[in-house]
Amino acid sequence: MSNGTAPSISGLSSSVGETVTLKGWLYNRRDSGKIRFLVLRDGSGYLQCVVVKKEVPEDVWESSGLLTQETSFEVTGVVREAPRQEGGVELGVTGLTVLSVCHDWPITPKEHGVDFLMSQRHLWLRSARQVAILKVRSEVESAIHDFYHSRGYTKIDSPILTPAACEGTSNLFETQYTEDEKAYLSQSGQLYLEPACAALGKVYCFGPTFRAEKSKTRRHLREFWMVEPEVAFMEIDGLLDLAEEFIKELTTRVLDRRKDDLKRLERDTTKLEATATRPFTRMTYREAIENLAGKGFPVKFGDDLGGDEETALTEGFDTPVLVTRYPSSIKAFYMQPDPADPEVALCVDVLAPEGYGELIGGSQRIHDHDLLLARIRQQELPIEAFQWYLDVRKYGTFPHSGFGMGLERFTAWMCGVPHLRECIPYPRMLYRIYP
RNA sequence: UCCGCAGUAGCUCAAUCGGUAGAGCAUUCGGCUGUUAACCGAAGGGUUGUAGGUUCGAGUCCCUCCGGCGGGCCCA
Repeated sequence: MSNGTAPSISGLSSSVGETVTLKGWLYNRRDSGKIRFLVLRDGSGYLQCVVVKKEVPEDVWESSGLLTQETSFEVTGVVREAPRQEGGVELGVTGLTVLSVCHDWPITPKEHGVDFLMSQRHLWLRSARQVAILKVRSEVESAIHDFYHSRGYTKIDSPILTPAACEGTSNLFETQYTEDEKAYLSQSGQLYLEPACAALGKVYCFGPTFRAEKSKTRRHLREFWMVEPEVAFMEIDGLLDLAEEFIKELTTRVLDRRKDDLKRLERDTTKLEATATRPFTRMTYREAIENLAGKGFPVKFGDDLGGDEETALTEGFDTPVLVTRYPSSIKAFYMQPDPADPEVALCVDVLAPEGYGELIGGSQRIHDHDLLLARIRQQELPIEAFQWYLDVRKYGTFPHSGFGMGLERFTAWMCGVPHLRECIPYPRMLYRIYP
């Protein structure tokens, strides 16, 4: 190739007629006596390489017979059109060198159980489905950065090691910081983002988040990646617009650039197209519990919404649903009460369609110093630990809002994958931290 | 921690009423010049998770422990 880098399968459609040399691994092989079809995998794509006995030297033919699944090899050949192939090209092989024969590859082209695949996660990553998911994930990450940078946000890296108890230590991972001081792994960057938005106006953080909860469901990981914007002077309505615009843009980007991966995942993209183009449904918590009552879910004011309720709420909608103004009693202490309805908080949960559940949770933050102090006392949180957080309200306070979105939940929804564990390279789950 | 499900060949599963543990994939060997999870033939591969019990006889019934899966709680 003219750019001086090694050629890759993904760029081959423009090289028809040229002779190229590629390196990769054998994904699959089909033999038919004097002709062999080798499927080469190089991370960028898949390429059928055709070896015909009469057309190659004896040693090339013999080498091609040694290839087992995942054997690494180098192949040279002429790129030619092959309409039936993915990518529209195949390789007429003229030379082949085995780099390392793979013995006893454990993952066959047939089905496998979850337990087995999870214990082989480092190898499972090589399968076509996992590659497609990880490409979508990476696209989403890149789209997140682009979304905020193009709007003048500054990325703030919030700390991963945090001092004592912010919202209670029961769901925090504890680690020894010094001989006589403990530290905890961060479960949210939000508290650190709030002072930063007073410095920079519009900020966001994006990093790993740790939750030591004993959740054992398809929607939970103990280590996951969360993106959190925080905006000075933004109030609840601006936050709702931001959340909607954000999800729309990420969805559009994935549909636009990861079409092939979604196809491989057999994702029905018509549902995502609605998200990209149509306005999202918005409803208050009070409206939501009425809606649920009509569907046979007796939820009374003050009850939180479980997974079944969330799924029922989004039924009939192709786009995410924004549920706002939950009772303050079931939400975090820092959420601003609604002046028009003081029992509820100015908050939002964004529920994805198709049963994917909560993508985003966010709120307008309490900006009044004394009200926040009262809430901290009411929840019996250690005031000393929150002095710096209260300082945001002490020195030139201002309304501000933000939300958090789980990268894996968003990716799972885009890919139509039922379980979060496939949406992060090395999932950390309850009772499973290998490999 | 609670509720539910299942531990049989390297992997995915089957085994009727309690009566000689089988198949596909993978591996090895053989066949096939356009295959698409290719196909056809053959071979090797088993302490049925673990400890105990019932029985003439247990993969199957009872029970101990272990690890797994799904859900609840919690949240993104």
